Amino acid sequence: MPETPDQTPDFPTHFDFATAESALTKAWDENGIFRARPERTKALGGTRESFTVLIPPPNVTAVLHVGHGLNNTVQDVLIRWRRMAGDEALWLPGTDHAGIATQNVVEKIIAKEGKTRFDLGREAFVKRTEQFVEETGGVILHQLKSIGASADFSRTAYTLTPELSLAVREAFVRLWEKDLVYRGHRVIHWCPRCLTSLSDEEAEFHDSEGALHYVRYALADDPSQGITIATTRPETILADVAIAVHPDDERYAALVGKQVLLPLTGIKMPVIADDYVEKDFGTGALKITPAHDANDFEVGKRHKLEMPVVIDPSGKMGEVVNAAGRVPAEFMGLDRFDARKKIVKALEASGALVKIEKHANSIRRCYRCDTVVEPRLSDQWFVRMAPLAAPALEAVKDGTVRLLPEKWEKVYINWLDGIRDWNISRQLWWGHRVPVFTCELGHALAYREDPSVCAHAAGGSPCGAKIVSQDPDVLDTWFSSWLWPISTMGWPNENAKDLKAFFPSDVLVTAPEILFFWVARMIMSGYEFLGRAPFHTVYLHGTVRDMQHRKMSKSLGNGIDPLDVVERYGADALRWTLIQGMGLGVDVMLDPNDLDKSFAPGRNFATKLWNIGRFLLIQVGEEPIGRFADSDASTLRLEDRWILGRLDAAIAECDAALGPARPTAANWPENERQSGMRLDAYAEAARRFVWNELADWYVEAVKPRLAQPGADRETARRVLVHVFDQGLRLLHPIMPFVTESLWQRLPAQASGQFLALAPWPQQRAAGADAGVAFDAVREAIDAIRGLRAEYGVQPGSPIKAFVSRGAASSAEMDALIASQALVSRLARCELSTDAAPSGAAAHAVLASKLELTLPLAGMVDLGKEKARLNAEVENLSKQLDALRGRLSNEKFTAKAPPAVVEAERAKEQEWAARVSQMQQKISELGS
RNA sequence: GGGCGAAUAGCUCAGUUGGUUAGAGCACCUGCCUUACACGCAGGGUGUCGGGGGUUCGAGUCCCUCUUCGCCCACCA
Repeated sequence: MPETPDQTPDFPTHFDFATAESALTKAWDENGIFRARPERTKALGGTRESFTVLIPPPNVTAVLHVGHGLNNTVQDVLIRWRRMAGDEALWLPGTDHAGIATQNVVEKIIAKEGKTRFDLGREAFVKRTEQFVEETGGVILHQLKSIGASADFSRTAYTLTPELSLAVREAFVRLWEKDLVYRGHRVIHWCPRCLTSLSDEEAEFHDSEGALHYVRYALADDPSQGITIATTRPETILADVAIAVHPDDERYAALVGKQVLLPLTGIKMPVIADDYVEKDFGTGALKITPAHDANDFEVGKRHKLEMPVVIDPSGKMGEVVNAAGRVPAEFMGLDRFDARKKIVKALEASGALVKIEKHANSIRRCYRCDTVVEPRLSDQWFVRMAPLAAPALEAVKDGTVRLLPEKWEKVYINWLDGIRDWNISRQLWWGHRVPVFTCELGHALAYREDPSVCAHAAGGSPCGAKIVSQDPDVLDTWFSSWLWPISTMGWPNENAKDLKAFFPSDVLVTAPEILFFWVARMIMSGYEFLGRAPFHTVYLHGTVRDMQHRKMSKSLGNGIDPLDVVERYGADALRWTLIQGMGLGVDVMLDPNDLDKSFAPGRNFATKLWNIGRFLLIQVGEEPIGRFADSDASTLRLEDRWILGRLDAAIAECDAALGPARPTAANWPENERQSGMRLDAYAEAARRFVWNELADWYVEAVKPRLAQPGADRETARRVLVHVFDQGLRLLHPIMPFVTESLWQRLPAQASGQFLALAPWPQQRAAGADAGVAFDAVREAIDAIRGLRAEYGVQPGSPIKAFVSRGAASSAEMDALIASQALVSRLARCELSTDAAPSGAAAHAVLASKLELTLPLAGMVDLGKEKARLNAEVENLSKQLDALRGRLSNEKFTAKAPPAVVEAERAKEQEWAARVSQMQQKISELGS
């Protein structure tokens, strides 16, 4: 960095973000400006709309990664925007107890002590986990503060607090009472490592390269005959109870009803016919293993087959249930994958193995530990989803809830249409215990409070028998998450202030990965328990990826630590980079190996903004400044009116990009359904105003006025401070720290005021003078600069230009004349209204139809200039021909809208004029 | 297997109901320490809008088809 001789001591050239961030975080916190007050909402007699965002609760043991950074920055941008726009804004933070995940962490810790959870026992293990959460949990919420999150931390929620646990229990009992919870005996997904069942969503598909093993089963009464099946899981052969073929399959028709011998054990079993079998797959014959495959289970039920279990909960072979004599000693106790290898060998040795083929298939893995899930026959609690899904489906179809980007609506509808029941019980210890209690007589019921006697009412009078046990399972962690929008607001107390003031919430910001896990279920719970959707907009953002488009993850080592970025470049740089790079639902690409480059946009802009402020505040000085609103419009100069017009345009663009904060009707009207939430467009509109318009043009234009005391200086100061103030407001939701720091230094800023609470900018009334004639000045400067660069005119050397009005308006001509000094400074060009001298070395350019003629004798290569003009004439003539062809086409003039035809005609005039002008120049050059 | 989406500049993406010579940011190239900022200033577009066909006065935009890629779901033994 070059030396900067005139560093102002209290105004360095670079923003000291570290100091400012900690000071502002503290000041915002101490002044309670992120605290939402229910009594100020319309619902409770106040004047404000409520605007509520609920954090997707991170795992209580999580530490901040860049995905959280993105997710929470989006939420913060929205909440800061609405807070400034006058809503009573509530961003409700909190964490999730994360059943399996947290239990896994603690199990790992005690494993280092050589213990398992069973050594500790349930009570001690839960205590140990609570203690662990108390000591290390919630770190992520503190980390969120360092990226500027303006959440209301006084309301921090946690899914395992007594209040939220009450909601969980109430929800369970209500579903129980409506017979929407039931006990199911079926094959579910089982994680042999976590030792628990999983929901369909928690057992994730992964492609794998498997093998199809063709195994021959000999007929019992004639071993020379047999039937060959194909299986990917030869180890489950030990639990086979039948061979199934399709009823219409002629190849096997004669075998149906006969007995075959199970290889290795010689157990007899029947050949059955069932529609489920596909004739064309494999050999068309299928082994049936009801306890270890969900489909086989259904077949087994239909045919009333036995259901022997040969794999124990930890994935080891054994005669677990109904399986006496099924597992030969040599396989006993082997892990299922070791057993597979050995069994294949044994099959080969016995001659039963026909062949092995490669086979691509998908296997399910535990979403928490990646272990291959084992289908397992067991008893679990299920929620009937069809009745819950119906209103949630309707809500999206009728526009009560919109999903952005739109494509997810179709995915959502497709999933809900075929929804399956939800397994909510987990064989874990960490979580909400299933509130089902059983009495001595075996009556199992759900209770709101722990009972001492049975409430089962048989013939009118309660059973009254002693309660002997509570269901040992806990509930799926998502069973508390799905209540988040209502439980955090005080439900089941329907009179809770927060519930009245802030429910339903507004925008849910999350990743598409948990659309079914969480979002869809929240919509269901909203309808089920409060009769309405819990939010009207679901914003599904993209994923942060590396340069190879890989998701950032710990295991790949390609992650970016947001706190590292904050430390290096500041929170604003992090936030800006994420937001400006993020189209709606589009992934953000960052290079973890080059943070300098990745976060340059944010770092550069924060510094630029700081320097605009630095210059402006030093120039404007400390003296009091009049309110802009009190200004006399007649004192405004052209560039003042222009920048005010640009400000209006910027406000309009930002508002349009952000869109309506809420639907203007009960449902989203068609024209609003996909509007807004374009945060990158909003960022770009605000950036362009402050950088490319305010800094690049207005500040340059106003410099001389600031140096000369007088009324005009006051006007300039006033406008300058006003537009900068407004620009800071537009940028504050994305870059809260640098904007707040600068805003508080604005002259005559009352102390104790915060930009975070300053009103969102409003456009001036329609019809306000936008100073558009200034554009002619800018175009003239651009044109002259372009010419200078093109011909390599020495940067310092001044040139002269003769201006004539051409086809421009007199206002444009006046503007240019009045801005001579500016043109001279920025383009190093003296303007003259004298008639342009005719001569060879003159070059004409147009700016808003003003004609600028620059004599460039001695500065330009005439041959090059002539060639350039010729090329341009040729190009334009071609375009002109095409245009004339179109205009002479009767179909075009007849069918195209008149406005389009009119525009094309005007264009023709202009191009023709330009062509002839250039041709004249060419002939002059030639002479 | 079912559903959905994408293909536009070197990269990431805009491009509203078809209508100026297709845009932005980043990257890149050229020239500048013009005393707010070199994390800056000025200038520069580098494109058969994936291929082919069709509708239309007019197609990046609508239709068909092919190719490639991605996402969601699924009872792919």
